[in-house]
Amino acid sequence: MGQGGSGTLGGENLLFLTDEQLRKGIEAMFFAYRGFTADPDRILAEHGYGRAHHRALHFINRTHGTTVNNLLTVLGVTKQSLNRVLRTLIEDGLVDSRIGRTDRRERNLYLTESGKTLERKLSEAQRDRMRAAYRAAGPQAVAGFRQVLEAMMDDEIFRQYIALKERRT
Amino acid sequence: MGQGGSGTLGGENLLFLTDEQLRKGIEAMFFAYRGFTADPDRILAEHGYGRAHHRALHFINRTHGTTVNNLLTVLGVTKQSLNRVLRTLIEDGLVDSRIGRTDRRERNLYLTESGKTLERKLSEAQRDRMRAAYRAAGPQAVAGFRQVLEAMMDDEIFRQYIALKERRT
DNA sequence: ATTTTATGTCAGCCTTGTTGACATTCCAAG
DNA sequence: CTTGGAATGTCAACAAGGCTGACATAAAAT
Repeated sequence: MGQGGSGTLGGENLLFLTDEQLRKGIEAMFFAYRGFTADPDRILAEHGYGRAHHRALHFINRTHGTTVNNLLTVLGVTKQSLNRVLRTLIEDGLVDSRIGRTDRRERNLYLTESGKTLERKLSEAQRDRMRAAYRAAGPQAVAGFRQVLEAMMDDEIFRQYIALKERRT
Repeated sequence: MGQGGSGTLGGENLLFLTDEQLRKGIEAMFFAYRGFTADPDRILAEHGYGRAHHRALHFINRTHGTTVNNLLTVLGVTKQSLNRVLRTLIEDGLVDSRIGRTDRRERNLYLTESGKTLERKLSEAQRDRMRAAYRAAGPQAVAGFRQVLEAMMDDEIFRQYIALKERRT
């Protein structure tokens, strides 16, 4: 079924953006995202958590000491929704919430040791899958993969995320 | 762009699979998927539907006359979950469910005219986003994108999907 | 002193996953 | 032919995790 292979894709590009090509891309995205989340989902289920907990753990780990508000922006959910998840993580001792030093209204969020342990377990599972895909596809394909994904993001959200990383060293 | 691939992987690619690279890929996947679903989500919300309805419409359109069971396999949800979505689509006159001719236990699913209309509206929005990303990244990047996604899918699920398409001409 | 901001919480709704129970239909073994 | 099991699909009830709205508190900003 392959459309001639990547060679054909180089030159003439009238076929390149057919609805059929785009549909294949859309379906690939759907199936790949499912594969992408499958392994962490299994681990999370063992602990009684869901994807929402994974996202929180990931970004708290990624940006130590981030505030609730920052997390809301990155995750794109309401505070009520995030709060529910965050509360269970704090209660279970995976996340530490400390009152801000400069602004005492803020809460700075940190992973505890057991929080780091779970985060590592989850991200290792996900990295393993990603690594296997990267290996199978090769470095040039990976570069293309990243380019397309970045073009597909909601620009505003992405810019906010970048700004966030820069603000806190 | 011959992904002469595995050859290059041997050599200059120790940096290529660092945890940092993989983490960036993981986050790109997260943000991109959100962008990928954002436009259809808005349209669906106007109609009082969710993503599950979109998925059902997409695959019914893709494989006219498919059965509930086939759809379950492709979508990877329980029949009860799919049934709820399917019921509303049938009630609203977007999907037509006909008793199977050869096996009367089965239901063959078809989009009605208004079902096709909504499906087209949704997929156009999604294709627009995908097309923009493809244009921005270029054909070589797209080839890589597809390669990585395909390597990332759950093999079993994907194989079932392919088998499905072949079974019904 | 007053207003605004950051956070947390309660209540209630919706979508979409889950499991369990059940009806219908088909098919194969007796 | 009948009967019991397997396949298919429907209905009911529950849980996770989105959402909105209302409100409380503490701290910062004006």
